[in-house]
Amino acid sequence: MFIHELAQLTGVSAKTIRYYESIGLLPKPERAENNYRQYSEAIVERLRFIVSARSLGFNLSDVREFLEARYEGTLPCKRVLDSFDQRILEIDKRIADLLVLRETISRIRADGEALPPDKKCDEQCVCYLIEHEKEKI
Amino acid sequence: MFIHELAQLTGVSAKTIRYYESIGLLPKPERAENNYRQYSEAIVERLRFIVSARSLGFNLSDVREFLEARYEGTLPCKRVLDSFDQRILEIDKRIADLLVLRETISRIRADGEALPPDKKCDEQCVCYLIEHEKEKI
DNA sequence: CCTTGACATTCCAGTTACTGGAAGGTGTAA
DNA sequence: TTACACCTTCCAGTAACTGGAATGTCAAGG
Repeated sequence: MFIHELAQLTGVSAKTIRYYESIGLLPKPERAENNYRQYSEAIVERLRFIVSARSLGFNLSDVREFLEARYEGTLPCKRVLDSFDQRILEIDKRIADLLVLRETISRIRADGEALPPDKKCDEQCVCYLIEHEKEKI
Repeated sequence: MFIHELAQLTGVSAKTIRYYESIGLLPKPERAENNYRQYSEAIVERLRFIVSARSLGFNLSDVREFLEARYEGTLPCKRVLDSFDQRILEIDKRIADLLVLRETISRIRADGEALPPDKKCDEQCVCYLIEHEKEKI
């Protein structure tokens, strides 16, 4: 199959497929006589795995490790499970940070809302609230 | 004051200060006879504003706009408030996505935990769970 | 036969917000 | 004098692509 078809099957752009090949995440495929890339069905599975792992928030370096575990059998799944634990911790941290951020922004926004709407930037301005944010925490 | 002192006062590295100058977020400072950058007190406020806005999750392009509003008085604070609304929407979206992600990873992790610990990658493996994730949703 | 359009190829550059490092200059203290 | 901590500029790298240029290939339509 052509790169275009592989792209459609997996939802990954042809550009990105070439990029994955260039960094060694995908093997160099056979070439047709006209030098077009020719993919076998097997690559679909590998690429879908990459897509899924990416959608779970793993970066390409993690994905690379998973692929090695998977196709070379060099790493046990335990390693993958550990990555999951790591990811969950990161996610919890990220969510906590975002909630704090949301709270802060909401508060500044509310404070700013209360100001005269056509105010230019001085001590009574939203910009001031942003800058002196730190002192309130 | 020297770049080093400005860095300490604001918590921004000298490298980053030069970077901000290079992209026009900070004005080119005076130079001492030895060509060292010489900053006045005024720059501290501007740089702190940048730090605060960055810590609220705004990117440098947003910050640039805020700075224009602030120092050139060309944009009313309303614009800034609108950015805040936008940010809150983004944050809510991001949190929702992260919660879904957390749920998914937890589930796969639990499923994977139940597998024999020394399993290599085949249909009974975590990698399989990752790949067939999509089908379960 | 020619052209148009949609594919394909490679390679270079840009994105964001810095960071690291090289190669060299300056200032102070022992 | 020499060590050390500053400073300078410039180049390159990060992550994960994406855009675009210049060029090649193939099938269909006029």
